[in-house]
Parts: sequence; structure tokens; C-alpha cells
Amino acid sequence: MAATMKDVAKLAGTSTATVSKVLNGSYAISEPTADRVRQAMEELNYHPNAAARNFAKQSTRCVVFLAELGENTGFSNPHMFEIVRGLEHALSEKAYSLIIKNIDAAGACAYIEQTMGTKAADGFVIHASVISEELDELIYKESIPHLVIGMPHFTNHFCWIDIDNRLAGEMAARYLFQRGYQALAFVAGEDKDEISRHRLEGVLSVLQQHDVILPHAYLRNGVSECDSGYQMTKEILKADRRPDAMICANNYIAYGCVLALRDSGLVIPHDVGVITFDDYPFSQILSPRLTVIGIDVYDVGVQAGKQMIQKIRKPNLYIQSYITMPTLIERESTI
Amino acid sequence: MAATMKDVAKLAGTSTATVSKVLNGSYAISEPTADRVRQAMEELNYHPNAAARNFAKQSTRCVVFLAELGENTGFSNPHMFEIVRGLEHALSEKAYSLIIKNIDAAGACAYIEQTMGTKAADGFVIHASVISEELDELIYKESIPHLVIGMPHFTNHFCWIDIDNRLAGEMAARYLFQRGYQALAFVAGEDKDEISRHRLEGVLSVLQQHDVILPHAYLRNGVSECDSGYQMTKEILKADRRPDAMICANNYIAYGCVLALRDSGLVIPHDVGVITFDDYPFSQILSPRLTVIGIDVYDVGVQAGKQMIQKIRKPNLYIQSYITMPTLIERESTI
DNA sequence: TTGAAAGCGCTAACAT
DNA sequence: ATGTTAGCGCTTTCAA
Repeated sequence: MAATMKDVAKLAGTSTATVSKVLNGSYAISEPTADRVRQAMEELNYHPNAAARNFAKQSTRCVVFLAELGENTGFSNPHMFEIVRGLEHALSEKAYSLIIKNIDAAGACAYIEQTMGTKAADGFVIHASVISEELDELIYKESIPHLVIGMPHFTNHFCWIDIDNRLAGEMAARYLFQRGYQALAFVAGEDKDEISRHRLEGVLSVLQQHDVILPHAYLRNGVSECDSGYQMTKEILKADRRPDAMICANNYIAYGCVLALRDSGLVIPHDVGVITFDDYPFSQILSPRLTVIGIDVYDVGVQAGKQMIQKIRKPNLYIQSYITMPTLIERESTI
Repeated sequence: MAATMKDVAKLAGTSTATVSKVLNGSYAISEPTADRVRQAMEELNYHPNAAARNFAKQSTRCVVFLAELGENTGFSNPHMFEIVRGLEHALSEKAYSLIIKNIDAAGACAYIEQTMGTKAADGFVIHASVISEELDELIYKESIPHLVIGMPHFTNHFCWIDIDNRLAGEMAARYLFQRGYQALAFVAGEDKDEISRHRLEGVLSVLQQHDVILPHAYLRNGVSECDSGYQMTKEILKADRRPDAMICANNYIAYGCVLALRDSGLVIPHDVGVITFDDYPFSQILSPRLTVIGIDVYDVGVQAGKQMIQKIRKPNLYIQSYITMPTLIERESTI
């Protein structure tokens, strides 16, 4: 049986209260006593029992990350994992543990209610994929420490943190102009793909500032797949005057775009520049290595973790939103 | 303040012991009493406090997954995340929580000792990337419930679970022969890349069975990158007689291989078949969609989770190893 | 079938 | 500066 505080107290010739005090650094304890206690701990190889401690303090030092983790999430949505890494980092630093929970929107409410009810966690970081109005209500009513990753698409009381895809689009366009490209085309995802749409919006706003419009022939909608990116690019290349830069809504599309350009005998980045979003490892592995507007998703996780801890400490804290900045990563697909 | 067992007992007109008993289903309680208790719980919206419960039972119902989570692990090593998903699934089923901890081999020992000492977790699932002889000793000495994912490369007392890459190599070669391919080439990773080497070994053993040897010209070592795969393939194609099937050590290499074949005017799968390992989502997105020897890593996680729970319940249980089977996934890169 | 009571190991208010 | 003591909420043994 492991040594308990009582054992330490006995050996040090003090009370458990004193031991507790030197353990927690609070209150004033004379150096000699403290030393004796520490010595006793050492001797008994004493480790305070976390469960007992948390129980007495009514805390768990656990935060749970709720998300819908589908098949191959790690690969198809690497951001998810980067967020987890960032979270883990921030929480670990403050001696919190990160619990991962795979759940869908339907189950999230019950899970949180249950977990909160049994006091099995101190707070929740919730991926936007599992929020619902019902959840909003629960969290608001019970004032549950939380943080949503991703902007909710309905009126809500959530605290959330997100990425600015519109701004990323602006940055892409602005960068291309700056590099001397003049005729920009946008290879988009589905019309209902919000990320793609926001990126396009950003691009358009920059075009407007430059007093140019995006010709119909320079915009195609497809799906987030290589084949689709290939097709769209081929179509765009049929335009009377060929664009000199392609902005691809995402990596999958970009890959098809690159293949189509190659097949058309065009040289990247001299004939045509290519830029896309998100620094997926593949954008570095494919050749040419793609210039990208990246987002430090890891940092989103770190921020979320820090905010989370704040909110656990001060439940009345209310930060509605926080947006992280994209950054440009220049590589070989642009001049 | 949330209702406690005392409140329930008072309302139901029983003792807390009785409440506890109906809660745990154990012991005999008369139906009428049990009903009264349940009713009281309902009425008070009572949730047993997990911390108190675990504290009294001296358990945490937490398992931690230890691994070195580098940048972009989600993408570069999607298996890691799939394992996490499988683990989470198996643990959730038995009401265990999964804690994620990012740590390196140097820190693992201290972390486990500390976590075990403070009784903050019931068991550990440890990725092979963070094991050490020191850890082996600690775990053995303290008989800590654990399970290592990946075969240790030194004499040890660990319980571990792994994947059979050698067998996967065999399956790839056997399949190609069966489909009528006759001249197989192997596009390998680094010489020290164990996974690549094991796959190659499997291939060689099948070749041997067919009384054929792998010509020098049909084997190249490189690195796990597209460019390298491209180069190696180009070199292999210089052989006097060109191979009719390429076995690529992994997806990255396979991607380069496909590009090189295209550039050489060869048609996949008719002129040359291509097969690789691991069903990365990219193997489905690239065109042609790659035939692959896949491994159900998710299932490895599930098994690990189940084993873990077994070991927590019966610490003396000793399962040294367990190996999962690869499966063939036929797609467009082979006939 | 039920209840009383002694923990589980630590914290913190209060007293000294 | 240190000790006393009453919890924290639940489990479980033992007695009734």
C-alpha cells in the first residue's frame, strides 16, 4: 500500500494539515518543519493521491474534447488532430488532462449533462460539428465551462474560436497580385462548402479593390477531389485568355489542378502559379511543393486550451469569439 | 448544489447504504424499496458523483494513451489517430475515459510513475515510440496495467500488440502473381525503415516459393517521399526488361511511382500494375485509385482497449502479443 | 432486507 | 506556526 499523508505526518511528527500545507505551498510553515515533512515524503516515496485530492477540492482537472471522429479523421481532417495536440499541450502545462470523446450532435447533450452531473470533468472543448441549439441551451442554463471550436451557424450563447477563411482568401489574392500575377482563376469546391465559399469571397473582395472582376470562365465549382480539380482546371484552361494563376479552394482540388496543368504542358510556376489553403503535409510532398495560405491550427488548440482553463477558474468569464490569423507559406508553385 | 445520496436517502426514507445498493445493483433490495429509491433519484435529478465514487472504489476509470505526437501526426501518421479512435470506442463502451498524453521516451517513465503514484489513471496504452528498457523495468516491477502498441525491439516484459508487415508483403506478392503479373519490382523506403523492410521480406519469401529471384535492377531504396518514389521508378524502368508490377513500400512512394509511370507513357494497370500498403485516404483520392494491402488499425485500437480493460480487472493477466491480419483492397491500379 | 458506521486520502476553516 | 476537526459523497462490512 502506498504511503498516505497520515504516514508522512507521523514520520515527520506533525499533523496531516501541516503536510497538506507544505504540499500546497499555501499558508505559512516554518522552514524546519517544512523540511522535516519533505524529508518524510522523500523517505516514504510519498505521492499525494490525485483522486482524494480532487475529490476534496471538488475538481477533476480533466477537460474533455468532444467531436465527431469519423473514419480516417486523422487523415481527411488533420486539423482535428492538430487541435488535439495544441489542446493537450496547453492543458498539460497546467496539469490538466485531456479526455477524448467521440460523439455525434445527437449524443453530445446527454453526454455533457451526464458528465457534468457526475462531476467527471471540469470543462468541455466542443468541436462545432457536434453543437446544437439544445446544447446551447443546456450550456447556457447550467453555465457549463466550455469552448466551441468553429463558429456556430445559429444565434447562440456559446463561446467559440475560429479561423478566418475569408481573410485567407484575401491574402492569397493579394499575394498573387503582388508577385505580378494578373489573371487569377478560382477552382472552387461545392457551392455549399462554406470554407471554399469564404475563401472565394476573400479573393473577390481583393479583386474588387483592384478594379477587376472575375470572368465567369475563371470560376468553377466542383467537389473536393483530385479528379474534380483536374476537370475544373481543364475547363478553365479553355478560356480565350488563359489565367496566369490558379487559386485552389483546397489541397485535394489543388492536386488535380497541378496534374491538369502538367498534362497541358504548362510549367508551374512560370506559365501558371498555383496557390491553395492549409498546409497539409501533402502540399510539401507533392511536386512542385505548393505555396499555401496556412493556418496554425495547433495554435488554435493551444488558445482553446488556455481559454478553457480561464473559464474553469472564472466561470463568469465571457469571451464570445477569437479568430486566428492565416499566414503565407511560399513554396515552389508561385514565382 | 446538486443532490447527493443523502438527499435521495432522506426522500426515499432509507439509508444511504440502501441507495448505494440499488445504484450498484448488487445485494438484495426489495422491489418496493428499490422503486422508492429510484423514484427519489428521478425526482431530485440525482447523478452520483463520479469523483466520490471512484475515490471510494479506488479506481479512476481512466486509461491514458501515451505517444509522441509530432507535428502533423494526424496526417503523416494517420494510424495513430485511428488507433485512438479504436481505443476510445472500446473504452467508452465500458465507461472508461481515454486521456491523451503527448510525451517522449525520456519523459514517459516519470509520467507513468507519477500518474500511477497519484493514482490518476488505471492503466496505460503506450505507443512503441516511447518505450525504453527503463520503462520496461518500472512497469514490470510495479506490475502496472499496460499495453504497448508496436513490437518492442529489445528483450522485455511488455504486453504488446502489433501489425504483421511481413505478412502484408506476402499478400501483395501473392496477389500480383495470382492476377497474372510476373515480373515484380519493389520500390523501397530507407534501408533502416523497418516497415518497408518487413514488407520486402514478405515479398521475397513469396518470390522464393515461386522459384524466382528479384533482379537487382528491380529493387531500389529511397526515402518516403513522392520525389524519391518517382526517381526510383524511373531507374527501375531502365532495366532491360521492364517489370509488369510495382510494389511500393508505402503511399508516398507509390504516388511518385504513379507519376513516373504516367510520364513514361505507361498505362496502369495494363502495362504495369501498382500496389502499395495501408489504406490512406489518398490512395482513394489519387487516380488511379490504388490497390492496397490494408490493415484495420482502428481494430488494433479496439483490441488494445479491450485488452487494457482486461488487464485492469485482472492485473496478473499476461498476454504477450497479438497480431492483426492485413486485408486486400482491390482498386484500379491492378488488373 | 436494511441500516449504522467506518473508511477512502486530502483540504480548509477554525482554534490554539 | 501548527493542530483539530469536520467535511467531500460514496462504498462496504458487519450487525440487526
